[in-house]
Amino acid sequence: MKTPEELVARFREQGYKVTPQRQLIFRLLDGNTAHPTAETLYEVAAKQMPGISLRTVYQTLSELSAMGEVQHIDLGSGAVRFDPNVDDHHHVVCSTCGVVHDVYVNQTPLQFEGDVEGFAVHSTRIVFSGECAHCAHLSA
Amino acid sequence: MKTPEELVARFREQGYKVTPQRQLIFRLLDGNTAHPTAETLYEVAAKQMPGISLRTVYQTLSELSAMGEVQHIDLGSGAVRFDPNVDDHHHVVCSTCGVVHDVYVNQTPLQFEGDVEGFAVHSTRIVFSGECAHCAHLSA
DNA sequence: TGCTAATCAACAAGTCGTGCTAACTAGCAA
DNA sequence: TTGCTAGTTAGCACGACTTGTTGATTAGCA
Ligand SMILES: [Mn+2]
Ligand SMILES: [Mn+2]
Ligand SMILES: [Zn+2]
Ligand SMILES: [Zn+2]
Repeated sequence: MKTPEELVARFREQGYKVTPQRQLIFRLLDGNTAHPTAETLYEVAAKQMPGISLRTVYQTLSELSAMGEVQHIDLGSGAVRFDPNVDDHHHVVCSTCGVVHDVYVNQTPLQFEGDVEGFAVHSTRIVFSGECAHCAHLSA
Repeated sequence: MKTPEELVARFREQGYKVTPQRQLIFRLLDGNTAHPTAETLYEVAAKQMPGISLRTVYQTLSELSAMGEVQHIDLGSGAVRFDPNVDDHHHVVCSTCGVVHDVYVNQTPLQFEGDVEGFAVHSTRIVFSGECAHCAHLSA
């Protein structure tokens, strides 16, 4: 994702108004590695800006997604998570606490076999599931 | 997944009754590589057994899932898909028509880098997205 | 300053899946 | 064959997540 300042410029270029709500969401996403849901982002936003609506958070996230500034990650466990990291990367998920971390995989274009003659792969998503160090400590 | 005959025995052992509805679902899943949703499975089932309820299809799929006879795959695009193939395998998905095929990946335990000290990986899911041969033909 | 986009509250709706009830059916064990 | 009980069904509701709508108010920006 671009910096909040760059996003402000980008939004103005596109004819979108630069509102305090949008700017707040830019800042909350900047460098955010928590892979938040719209709901959790809204909760954090509401502390700094009581009155902001969940609807607006969803709306702004959709705009950022359409601009390619955030990606949305569906781990199949409830709400979609948003990720300002749009590098080519993958994720590890703790089955116990749900924490999500970025991982970078070497040999990304893997070889595979199957009944997939002529299939053109455009993207690859890998999710590693397991137990994070923190949860391993607690259960030990 | 076990054969329908084996599932009949398995269900009886577990004290589950072997109903025509359950047997039909066993047969429809046997060798099924379509990765159907509960809804699509229901539609096929209803042709052979008008009156079967979607509720029962969901119920039986849950039972099979709990027994480890089918896995459910959430591709993040609508309903969960059910897979009688419980081998360690992955999937390719056509972004255009939504078809899902099995793929087998060598070097399954990939190396990765990231802020994941002490993370114990239990499973890895890979989804390749792109365009299938059929859709490539149509768009050419 | 004024046009218009954006926001808000409030409510609805759509999708996917599950829960519940009440009545009926039927599997299976004795 | 009988009888207990699990299973099925229709019908309705609900919960989570997300988007749509409407109508009033606010405020960005040319
Ligand atoms: Mn990420
Ligand atoms: Mn499969
Ligand atoms: Zn954890
Ligand atoms: Zn296709």
